[in-house]
Amino acid sequence: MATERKKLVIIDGKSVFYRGYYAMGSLTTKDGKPTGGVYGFATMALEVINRLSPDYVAIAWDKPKTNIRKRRELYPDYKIHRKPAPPDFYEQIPMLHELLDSFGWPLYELDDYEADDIMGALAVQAKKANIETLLITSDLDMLQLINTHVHVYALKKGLSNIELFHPESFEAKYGIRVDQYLDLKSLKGDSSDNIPGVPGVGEKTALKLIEEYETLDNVYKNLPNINETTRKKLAAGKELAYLSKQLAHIWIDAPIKLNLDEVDGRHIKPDKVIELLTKLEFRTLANKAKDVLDISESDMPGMTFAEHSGEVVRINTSNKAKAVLVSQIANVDNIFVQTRVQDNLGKSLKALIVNIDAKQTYIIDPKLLEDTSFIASLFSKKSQVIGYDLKPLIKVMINRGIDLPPSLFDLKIAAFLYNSLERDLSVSGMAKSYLNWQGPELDNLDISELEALAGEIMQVIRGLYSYFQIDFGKSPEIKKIAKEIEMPMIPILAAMEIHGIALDTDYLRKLGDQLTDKLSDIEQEIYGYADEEFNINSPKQLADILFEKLALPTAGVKKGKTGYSTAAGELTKLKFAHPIIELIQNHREMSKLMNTYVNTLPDQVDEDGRVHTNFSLTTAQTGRLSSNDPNLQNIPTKTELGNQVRRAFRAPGGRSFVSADYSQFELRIAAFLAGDKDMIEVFNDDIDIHMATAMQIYGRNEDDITKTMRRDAKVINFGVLYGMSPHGLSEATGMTIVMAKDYIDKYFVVRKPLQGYLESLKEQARTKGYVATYFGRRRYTPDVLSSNFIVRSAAERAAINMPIQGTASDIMKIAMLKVQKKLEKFTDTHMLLQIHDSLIVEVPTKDAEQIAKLIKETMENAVKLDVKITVDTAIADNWADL
DNA sequence: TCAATCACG
DNA sequence: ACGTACGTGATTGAG
Repeated sequence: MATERKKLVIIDGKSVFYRGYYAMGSLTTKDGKPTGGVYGFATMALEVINRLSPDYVAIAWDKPKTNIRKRRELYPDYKIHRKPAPPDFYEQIPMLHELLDSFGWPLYELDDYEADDIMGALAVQAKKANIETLLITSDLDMLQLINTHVHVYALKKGLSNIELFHPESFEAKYGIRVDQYLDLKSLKGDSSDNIPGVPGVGEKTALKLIEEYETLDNVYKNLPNINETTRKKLAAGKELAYLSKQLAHIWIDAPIKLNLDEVDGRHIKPDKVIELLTKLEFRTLANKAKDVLDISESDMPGMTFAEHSGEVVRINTSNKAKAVLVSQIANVDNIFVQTRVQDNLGKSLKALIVNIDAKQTYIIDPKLLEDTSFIASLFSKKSQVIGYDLKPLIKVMINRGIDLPPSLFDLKIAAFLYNSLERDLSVSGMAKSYLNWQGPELDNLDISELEALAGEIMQVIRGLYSYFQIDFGKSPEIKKIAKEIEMPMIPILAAMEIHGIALDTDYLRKLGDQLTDKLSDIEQEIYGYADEEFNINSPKQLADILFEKLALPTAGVKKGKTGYSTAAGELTKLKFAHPIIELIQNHREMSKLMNTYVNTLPDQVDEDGRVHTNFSLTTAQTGRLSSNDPNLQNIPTKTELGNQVRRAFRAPGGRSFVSADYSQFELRIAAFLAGDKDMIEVFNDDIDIHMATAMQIYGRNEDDITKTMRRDAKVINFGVLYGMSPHGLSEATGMTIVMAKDYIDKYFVVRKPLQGYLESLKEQARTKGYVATYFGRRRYTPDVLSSNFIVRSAAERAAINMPIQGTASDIMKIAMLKVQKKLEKFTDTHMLLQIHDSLIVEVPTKDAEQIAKLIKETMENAVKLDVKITVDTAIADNWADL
């Protein structure tokens, strides 16, 4: 029985997009976003699914400029008449990317190869795999690729006017065979691509020649038989004819591999498609999509699944399956797991589900979970461990002294790295959006539910893993970050969390008592001025007292949704008006510190006398860590009272803290990323950057720079990393807005390269739809195209800041990995905290000096940059004295 | 659950 | 003209 051949559709992305762009002309959304090109593409995409039902789909894309380089080397005038696309064309590209993402269709582009070449290369490979290929393009050049396995859908005018070419229809139309098409073109040329052909020979003559002599070579062999006028033209244009053949010839050797998993049409996310089409205000298309995609949805075996078909086996202390699992697991590359642990400290393993092949899933019996040597036997080999949120399992392994797996792959972290905007990182959420999962809820299950769904969960875990293997392929850099930075951070963070930091609770309680007294004194004073008792902590009540009862001036005070603001900055503006203001500010500071730290930290101490925070790799959009329960990344430092809180964090007897801080980290990175030679030189020469900036802005010597001038320079140095506005600068410095504007202008005169770099980030956010760190970590930036000024501006500032903050964060993580390696040689030495640009390590006091030096060295050289990186270290037995 | 506030880098 | 610095987490009051 002959099986039907699988179908691969390759779309010439830019050509289809252009078609839509010109056909739909001025189509925009309500708020003026141009959408014509996306509309055209979406229409085509739905047509493709509806009419062709492809098994595989790929998009080939012309990379601008670089791709014609090689052909230009042959012929400098190649495609010289091509005009650059208009700006509202590029504006639509991020939307197209989003659309492709929802269809799950990968986009292929290569330096030095045009879309035809990519399509040619893929089509040839598909043919070898006995797959039928349909090329969709408006470029008739592509006709030369036609053969028994490759057909072309040529787009003519408009969007729905499509002509199918296969060998027979081609011959019927042109009267020559497809393999003669290229030779025909070599003779007649092509004005649109500026392919010369033979001067004086046009369509008619060329066709006659090819009909008669079959091939270009044969035409030239038979020159003597050809009439004189044509013969002369041919003889003169021989070189051009063969050059034309080279130019028009589609290369099939582009370095690109047809990966059937990657182009699998079943990656489509119908919900997302419909959502996006609706968002783009394509109402009719969205409705059409509902019809079209509904049908194909039920047609997606393997991806749409709700029930597990494999076998689930329970492993207990004595059964045979136990021995089978242990012997088999030693020889696999990947171990898939799902776990449940007692608490954040990783003290007890409550459930473990293991899977090493698609057919069979193992539930480990609770009694066996206590058997450390058994657990160790599961993970003792060279296998990668794959699961969702692996840190708790790693903590258990550390606590029980089990050797850690050589590599980890955490699906939650992968999903976040893949697209940090995806806010639903739950197992079910990911399964729904990436696998069309329609089964039961898989998160927050109790242990019996978890075991009941073991098979389904493992199927999802395996599915997600292969999904991310495929999609990471789209950006090798992201894959590298996952493998070399994020996943290796898991055990480091696990160890930091387990170790915790010692807290002197007695000291804190005494501090709390003192503060309570002071606080009630201040309260009474405030009530005196207000002539009544009220809740000072309620902004609403406070605003009533200040602006109604005491009738303080409201001019210049910000208003929120609920009335006048009582934020610290606003209160400062009122300081002159009433003595109550200063009291309220003192009260605020004290009660904040009391409630957030002094009173709560002692409750968060574990039996071991230490606080164990959690570090998250999947929270901060820039790639920073975040800390919670409790947050140990925002322990006070700025005021004396804050310092007293820090004093509560102590190194136990005989031990010390070593701190190591990157100095001016983000500014140095900004200088490096921008390639700003002036700035880099300042850092490389160990000059005070704020002083240098002030001197440059004012054009004065160091002696003539006042304290205020340096302070203002410092404000702008930092502010610029966030896209600070004149208003922001005036708020922070007390300048008028006009002065602030002038000051920023002057700053950018001095820092031209930095300004250019920041501008280029905004540009990239608009054209590519994302910005990235030096290492390639991405943040998608859809809102930079918003028509809402506020939303758009905020997105631009975020786009400016992310590569800088994110690169700093990447480097810090790399440094931590290296520091950890070095520290392994010392006993009882542990990283405790990371606070973005700072690291706190607990060490035996006798080793402190040596370790401090080692850490400094390691952090400064973690990554080789053109700008000097400096780390300051300190040693103390409590956090305040660091 | 949200908004306001404020602690940190 | 728009509002007005990036990234977090915890607490509180109020609906």
